[in-house]
Amino acid sequence: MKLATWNVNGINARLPLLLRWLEESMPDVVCLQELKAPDAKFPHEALTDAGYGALWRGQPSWNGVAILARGAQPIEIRRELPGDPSDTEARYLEAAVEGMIVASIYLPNGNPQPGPKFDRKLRWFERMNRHAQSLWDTGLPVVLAGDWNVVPTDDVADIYATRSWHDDALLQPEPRAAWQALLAQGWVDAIRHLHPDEPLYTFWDYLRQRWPRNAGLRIDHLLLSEPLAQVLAGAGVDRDVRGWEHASDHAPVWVTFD
DNA sequence: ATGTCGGCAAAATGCCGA
Repeated sequence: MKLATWNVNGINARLPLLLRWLEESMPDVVCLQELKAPDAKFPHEALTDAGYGALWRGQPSWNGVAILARGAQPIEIRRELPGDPSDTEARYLEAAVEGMIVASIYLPNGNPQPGPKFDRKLRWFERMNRHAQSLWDTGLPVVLAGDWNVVPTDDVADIYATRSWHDDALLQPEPRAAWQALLAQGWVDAIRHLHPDEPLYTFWDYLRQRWPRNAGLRIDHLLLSEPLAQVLAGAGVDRDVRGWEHASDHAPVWVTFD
């Protein structure tokens, strides 16, 4: 069983690469973020032809999340993060699939900080953590997967040696504290659990030759509840996908379970 | 400030968000 998450940065712009990656990587379950497409423009048929059932929540221009399953149809649990009816952005989708509860998450970026967008990021994170606790308390196998827009530490394992991002919303103490509070609920950060010290970046900005210089950040994360942590077998980043022509600025991140 | 993307309104160039 292989489960992956990928911020595709435009599912229609990225469709040929998505199909190629699905064929080569053969994930059983996939969480996608940044569809940048309204519901009506989700490439449902192409994914059906590729053998994947899909559940999606789009919106014009920005955001958008989806959950795919090879040879199966994810069953929707919810398409909104509880706690704020005024939040209409497509950033959360939760489904039952392959005996698990799987959430596809696109946490607000929060730049510039300080400011209202940063405040909104922190509030969204608090809502996420409240809901995560309720999921944890079920005792069920749960995966929280997505673009969390937080670099957990300044260690070279999480971000290249630089001060360029010092004032960025992705590195601030508040979202990092929220991330630590989430981990304190018991969730296992799959990549870091299996690769404690290895630099495993998931995002390289399009600007300033960040990919050729391997100037990356680790911001796409897979969190596992206890039953899945018990059967965690492998975790990694499909780095080469970032080097493909016309790539997303994020690479797919995956876990395997026994 | 700058650099690069994708989507979109509007009418091919410019803006927003990242």
